[in-house]
Parts: sequence; C-alpha cells; structure tokens
Amino acid sequence: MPVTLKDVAEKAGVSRSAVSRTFTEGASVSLKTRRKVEKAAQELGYHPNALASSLTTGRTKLIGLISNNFHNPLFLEVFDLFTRSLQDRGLRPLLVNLTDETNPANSVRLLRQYSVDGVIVASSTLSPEFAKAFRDARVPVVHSFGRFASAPSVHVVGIDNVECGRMAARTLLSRGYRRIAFLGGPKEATSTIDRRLGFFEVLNATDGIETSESFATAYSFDAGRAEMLQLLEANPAEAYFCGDDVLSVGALSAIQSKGLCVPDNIGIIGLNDMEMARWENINLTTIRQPIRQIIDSSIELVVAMLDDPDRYPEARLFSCEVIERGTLRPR
Amino acid sequence: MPVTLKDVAEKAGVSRSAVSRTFTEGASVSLKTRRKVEKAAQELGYHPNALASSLTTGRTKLIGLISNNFHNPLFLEVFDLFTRSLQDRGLRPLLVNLTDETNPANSVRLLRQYSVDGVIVASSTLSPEFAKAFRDARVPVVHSFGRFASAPSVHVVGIDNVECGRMAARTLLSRGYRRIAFLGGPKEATSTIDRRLGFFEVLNATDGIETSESFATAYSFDAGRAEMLQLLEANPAEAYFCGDDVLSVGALSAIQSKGLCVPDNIGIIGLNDMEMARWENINLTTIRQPIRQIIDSSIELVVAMLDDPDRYPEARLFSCEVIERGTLRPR
DNA sequence: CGCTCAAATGCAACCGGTTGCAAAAAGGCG
DNA sequence: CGCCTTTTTGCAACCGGTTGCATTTGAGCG
Repeated sequence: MPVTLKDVAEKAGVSRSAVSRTFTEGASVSLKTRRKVEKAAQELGYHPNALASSLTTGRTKLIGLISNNFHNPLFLEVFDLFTRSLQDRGLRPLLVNLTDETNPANSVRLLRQYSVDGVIVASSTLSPEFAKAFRDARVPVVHSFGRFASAPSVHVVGIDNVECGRMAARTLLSRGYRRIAFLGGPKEATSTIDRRLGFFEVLNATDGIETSESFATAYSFDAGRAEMLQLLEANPAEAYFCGDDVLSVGALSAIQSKGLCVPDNIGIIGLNDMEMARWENINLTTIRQPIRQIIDSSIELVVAMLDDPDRYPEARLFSCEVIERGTLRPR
Repeated sequence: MPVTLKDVAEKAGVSRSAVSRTFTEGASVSLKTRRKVEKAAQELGYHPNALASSLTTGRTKLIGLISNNFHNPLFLEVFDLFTRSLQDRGLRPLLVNLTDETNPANSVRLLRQYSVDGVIVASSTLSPEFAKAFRDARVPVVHSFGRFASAPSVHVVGIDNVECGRMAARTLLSRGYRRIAFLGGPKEATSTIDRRLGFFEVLNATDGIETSESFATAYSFDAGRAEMLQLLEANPAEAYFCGDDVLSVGALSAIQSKGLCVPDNIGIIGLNDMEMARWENINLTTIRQPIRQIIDSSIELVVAMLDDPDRYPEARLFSCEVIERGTLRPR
C-alpha cells in the first residue's frame, strides 16, 4: 500500500540509489535525474521512511523526553517549549512518563529499543541515576532542571537551587521579617535539600533571626495546604519560603481558610513563577526560573552531543530573579 | 557498538532466525534453544531493535499524540493520562505540538515518515480537518476532545458541548439569575459555537430572561480578563457562563480588580474542572469533563483500529457534571 | 576530434530484523 | 527398529532504505 523507493525508481526509470540520493542532502545527482525523480515522487505521493533510513544512517531524529512532573503546571510550558524547539530542529520528541517508574534500566531499554538519538531528562525530582544510566549506555543525555554538581557526570542544565535559597532569604530579610521558616517539598528531593541549604546559610549568618522548617510530602497543592494547616495550629512564622509555587498556593489557601490574611498576617514566597502565579487571585511573589533558557540550552547540548558523544559533561546554571507580587509585605 | 541479533546468534551457536523467534510471541522454538539464546542475550545485553523489526512487521507501536493545547492546564492532566495509558499498553507516544501549524498535510507527512501505527488528535480547538487528513491517508485516527457530529467521518471522543451549554443555563436559572450572559472563547472555535447554542436554547425558551453575549479572543487568562474588564464598563450581567475555566479565572480576576465580589455581585460558571479550579483562592463552580473516560475510550478506539482499520467511525460522548463551588450564589 | 578528469550512475552489499519454506530432528506407534 | 507425523531449525529472501566502489557519462580543453 505505501509507496516506496522502488516504486519511484521504476516510475522515474532510474536506480533506487538515484532516488535515495535526490532525497539526501548533499548527494551527487544531476539536475536532470533529480527532476525526473521529484516528478515521479510527487505523482506517487512518496515520502521517505525515516525509520528505514535510520537503520543505515544510525540516526532516527528521535529524542526521548522523559519526565515525571506531570502535576506541576510549570511543566505544561516546559513541554510546550521542548516540543516546539525540538520540532524546529527537525527532531521528534518521544515522550516517556516516568510517574510510576523507579528503575532507570527500564527506561534505558525502552529508549534504546527505539534507537533514540538522545535523551532529555526533564525533571527536578527525578534521581540523577536516570541520566547516568543513559550516559552509561552511551546515549547522549542532558538532565534539565537537574541538580547542579561541581563535577557533573552528565550534562546538567538548570538553576542554582542553593543560590535561590539565599535569594529567598535575602528577600525576606529585606522585608523586615524576623521569624522566618522554610516549608520545603519532599525532604529527600535534591531541590529541597539545596534550597534549604542556601536559605539557612543566609539566615544563620544574620543575627536575631528565629528560624524553623518543615516539609510537605510532595510538591503539590494538597501537601502544601495540609502542611500549612499543621503549622497554623501552633505559633506560625511571619514568613515562609515555600518549596515551589504549587506548594505556595496550597499554603496560601490554608492560611486564607483560617481567616488569616496574606501578606498582613503571614508572608509567602514561592519558586518557579508558573503561569498561574500572576493570576490576580493568586498573585504570588516568587522566584522565576528562566525556563526558556534552560530548555534552549538543554536542546543545544543534546544536539551537540549527537556530533560529539564524548563531549565533556558540563553544568549550565541560569540565574533566577525575584518577581514581586502580593504575598510579601512591602519593603 | 550496539549488540545485534547476529551477535547473539553466533554466541548461542544458532541461526539468526532462532534468535528472532525466541523474542517473538508464539513462535516455534524448542525450550533448549530458547534457553541458550536467552543466556547469550543476557550476557551480551541484547535487546531487539523495535524500529528494525517494524520494517517487516509493519508495526512500530508508535502513536502520534498531536495537540495545540499547550496553555490549557487541563492538558497537563490529559498528557499525563495519555502517556501512561499508552505506555501501559506497550505503545509509545510521539508528541507533536501543532501550535504554529495550520496545514494538516504537514502533520500527516511527518507522522507517516515515522510510520506511526495510529494518531490521537487531542484538542478541542483544532479543526476536524486534521483528523480527516489522517483518515484519508489511511492512518488510524481518533479525535479526542473533538466536536460531536451525528454522522462523524472519523472517530470522535468527547463531550456534548451543546448539552453542556444547556446544563450551564439550567444551573444559572436554578440560582435565580435573570440577566445572564455568555462569555465565549474564540468565536470560530467549534466548542464555543456548540456551548453557546445549547446555552441560549434553554435561556430563550425561558420567559423573562435577559441575555447577552461576547467572545474572548482566546481560551486564556488574559483574554478572559480583558473581555470581562470591557463588560464591567457598562452594565454587566448578573451571571456569566464562561467558555472554559482559564477564561473564567481571567474574568474572576477582572471582577475582583474592580472591587466587585463573586458571587455576591456577579456569578461565574466555567467548564472543564481543571485542577486549579478547586484551589480555594479560585474555588470555581464549573462543569467537569470526564477526561479519564475520554482518554481511555480514545485509546481503546485507536487500538481497535490497529486490527480493523476500516472500523466504522463512531462518536463517543460522555456526560458532564456540574461541580458546585463558590462562584455562584446558592440556590 | 580525442583526451583528461570530475561528476553522475548503478550494482551489490548492508543496516537489524522477520518469515515462508523445505529439510532435519524429534516424537509416537505398531 | 522402521515408518509416519509433528515440531524445530536454518536458509534465503525480504522490509525500505543507504553507501562504497567501479563504471559510465559528460564537460572542458588543446
């Protein structure tokens, strides 16, 4: 049923190689044959089979896009940007949802079976083992939104979470808050660990600050809300740095449901600047991650690895910026 | 570098066919050879190349998942559910972002080049031409969240938007609203058209109701907000049925920014029940689409078409349900 | 017009698998 | 143990392309 190279070759009265060559960039074909072939292809509605050609060329133009962040609104933008940028470069994202998967070996097997040219691990919560497993299988890989390491074993593109923690602390201090708390995401998530680190580094270096901390069970609305409800039971802090925006909204909602007011009674600063953060009913002061840069840079890296698989691993970190909205009291 | 069938065959001391057969369901292999092959494969770390085998079997297990709704929070859930369900059935989603694409032919070409087994068009705003183009190319296709047609030319799974319109109208009437308006999405979107239809069908059949309508330029926060700001300039209605939840939040935000109160001054009912609708700072009364059912059903259909490509097209519609929250005054 | 050299072409092998078919091996039975 | 049937096996062709290499074609030139 589908029309193949051979059909075109016969119709055009040339060899199969000639047809193949007219469809491959930079191959040697005379204008005359090219014309003939193009005409025949046109009439037959022929289009080369990318998968068949990948067998010999070793390139599928398939990029595995793997993530487990399907509940973080930020990731809708992330997927949008990734898919568009990949498409613009003629690459196709094979999407893998790792929500229920804990074993990197399975993902590697799966994506190797489909001969992906490269893999982008897009997740802030996934263990670095996933990216490493791909590297070990010699599949070009970049960990986007991954954890910074001074001697990275795979390419990592993201933000400096420690610095974000510091930034949050400085912001809260500059607003005159003195009883300050960290409301983190899952305790074991690397992003939580790093943000906490920077946050307390600054706070502990400042005199007269009373600090406390607690952790939500997930980066989710419900977890944030539940944790904040707990905190409100007994002498809450004046201001909280929340693990991320969704958590912040959960906390916000808990605070409001208790009849308290933000920022008058309690201040909140989030992290991510997801799309909804600017919605006026939320109006969250937060720290923006430059996701567009992170994504472009990730793709750039993975593309570079296609040509140079042994490229020396690097960490690319982008700086974040505080977005002032309405959940902190003014300076 | 990668280990192939041949390597395993040599190591196990059998023919390539034998190896192939041990890895294909239901092929005739003796237990003895199977053991040998499995051992060799294990030691070599062999896994069959799905793309190579697709060449002869004609099956890639690739499913094109195409959408242009990368700004609707509902679609994060949609992608989550689609990818997981597909994976559970051993299928792989090839994600295509159609945001900047208007020509169906390009999508068809692209996905044919990758020999996808089937395609799911997941979009409420994409023209039916996209799905039809795939059907014409004899690629199994299902349009999820698509428009109902009494004589569908392709499989359509979604909701009855006309009925949703009626449901919204009845809900507003039951709350005693009399000056009622429709705040639609883009005028030309089929979902807008249908929802409007059902909405006014009920309202016009009721005496003493004053109606009006207007349209946002997109299903987005900003468009909803801008349109509502306009409306607030001159004698707004008592209650609005908004095109979808994001639009509703935009409208909500405009209302609040004018110092008005919901639901005391103005009532709002949305459609979709996106995850954020239940966030207490939003707390939107809305109509829930059963997306899980829609997605399961879509996948079921596309899988069925793999075996029976000429399956007679059907429309599957699921009923929606009003979710009572805080943006309409009580009964 | 004959010669040289570069460009264009086709052949055939190959990419990593699958599969129809005939031959070989195994099993069942008298 | 021989004969017949069933199962297992390997051969070889094929899926839809690509590519190295030798050959043919044609352009350029004296």
